[in-house]
Amino acid sequence: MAVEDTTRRVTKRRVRTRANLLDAAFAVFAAKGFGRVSIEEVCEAAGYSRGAFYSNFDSLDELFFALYRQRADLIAEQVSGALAVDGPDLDVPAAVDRVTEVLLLDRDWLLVKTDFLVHAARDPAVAQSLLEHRARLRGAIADRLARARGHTELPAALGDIDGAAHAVVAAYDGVTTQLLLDRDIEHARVWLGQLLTALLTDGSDTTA
Amino acid sequence: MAVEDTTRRVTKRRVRTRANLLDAAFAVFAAKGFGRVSIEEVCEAAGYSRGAFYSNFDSLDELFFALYRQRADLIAEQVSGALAVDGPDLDVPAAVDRVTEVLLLDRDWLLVKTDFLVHAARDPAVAQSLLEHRARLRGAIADRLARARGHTELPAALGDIDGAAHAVVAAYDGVTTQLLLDRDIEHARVWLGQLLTALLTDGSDTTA
DNA sequence: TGTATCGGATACATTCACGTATCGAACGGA
DNA sequence: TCCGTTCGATACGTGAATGTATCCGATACA
Repeated sequence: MAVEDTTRRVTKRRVRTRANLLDAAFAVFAAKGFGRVSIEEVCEAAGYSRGAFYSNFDSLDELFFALYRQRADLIAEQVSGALAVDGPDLDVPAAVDRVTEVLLLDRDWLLVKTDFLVHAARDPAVAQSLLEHRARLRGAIADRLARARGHTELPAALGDIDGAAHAVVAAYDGVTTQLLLDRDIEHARVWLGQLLTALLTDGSDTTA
Repeated sequence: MAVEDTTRRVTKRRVRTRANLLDAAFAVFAAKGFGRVSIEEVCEAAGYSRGAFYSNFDSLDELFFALYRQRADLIAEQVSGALAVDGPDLDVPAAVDRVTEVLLLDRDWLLVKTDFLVHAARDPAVAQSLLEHRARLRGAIADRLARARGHTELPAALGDIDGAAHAVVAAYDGVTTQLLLDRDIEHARVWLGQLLTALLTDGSDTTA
């Protein structure tokens, strides 16, 4: 942490600049990739000098982590919201559409997220944190699926509900990978829909 | 390119050092990530000085691209081989096992591959090249699936065979993402198996 | 074996990013 | 409004990585 934990006055100005730095960093990271960004670039994009940076963060890594955490929490909220919309029962394709809207729409976020993935893959501590975040998301999905049972009938040979949630996340990750390359959002959406229906329904009912 | 195309003698020594540089680069990139590696580090790992590097490559980017191309071609060969093993008919789970062996075993490769993905995601030219490589792999899978029809019956609501091949790749990508984080290869393998059987067979026959 | 060419090492200058120390201005509480 | 604290800007020194130019040993070919 950049501050010692003896309580200190936290100025409004401080939170503002911190937020500005984070926002600017998001844009810069998305554009150039974490590995190719200097502290100065972030500061310049935010309209501050390096002094401001070092007053708020200790390193680019720390900023990157804070940035990811901030955005990931936001996304998680939105996903939970999208999953919670319709009542106790559900309309699977509609829910998928809403979630897709949140998860696939922002290319910049996909880029930063993937950067963070490769970063985490080499740092066990970061990986742990990311795994926990993914577990939370999976939990939300599993809850949703549990409520859905009886409508779409149980999934296939994926094991229990948690296995199905795992599969949903995997499908999402897989589609994301392709989307990063071909930039075809529309195709990604319909395709994710197909994948999910293929995974979550047995062969009997075909929505296509 | 580092050499002008007027024909010049290509020494044995040259190809050797080039190969050594590529091998060393692979190890270094896997360990630290493309974004955090300097030219000097690669040279040091290979046992050369920077002069050797600049004699063979123009930039780290060029080396990275050459490295990816080399390894990707190798992998593609191995996958094709694994898919071609048993006769015109097939044993799907066995084929999956063999392919999994090739694709999930080498964590270093997964790391470099993901680095390359984020790199490609920001450079349309590189993305194009990567897309073509993926299309080739998908083609091999589609061929295989075509030969398989009649045994496992056709896939689910994924559309045609090519759609199914897409799905296979997506499943692989999704599993890879999780594997990068939890490093649990065994789990990844059984899980990929489950995903693929869930995707490629209709609900009726459960191999589990 | 001789020789012209090639490959890689070394040395150099330069640029760039970093982290720190210091200073002035903004801020918040009285 | 005044004063102590905090925030961010500026200036500085430093180390690292880069690209180039030059030199010497290795290599291929006659």
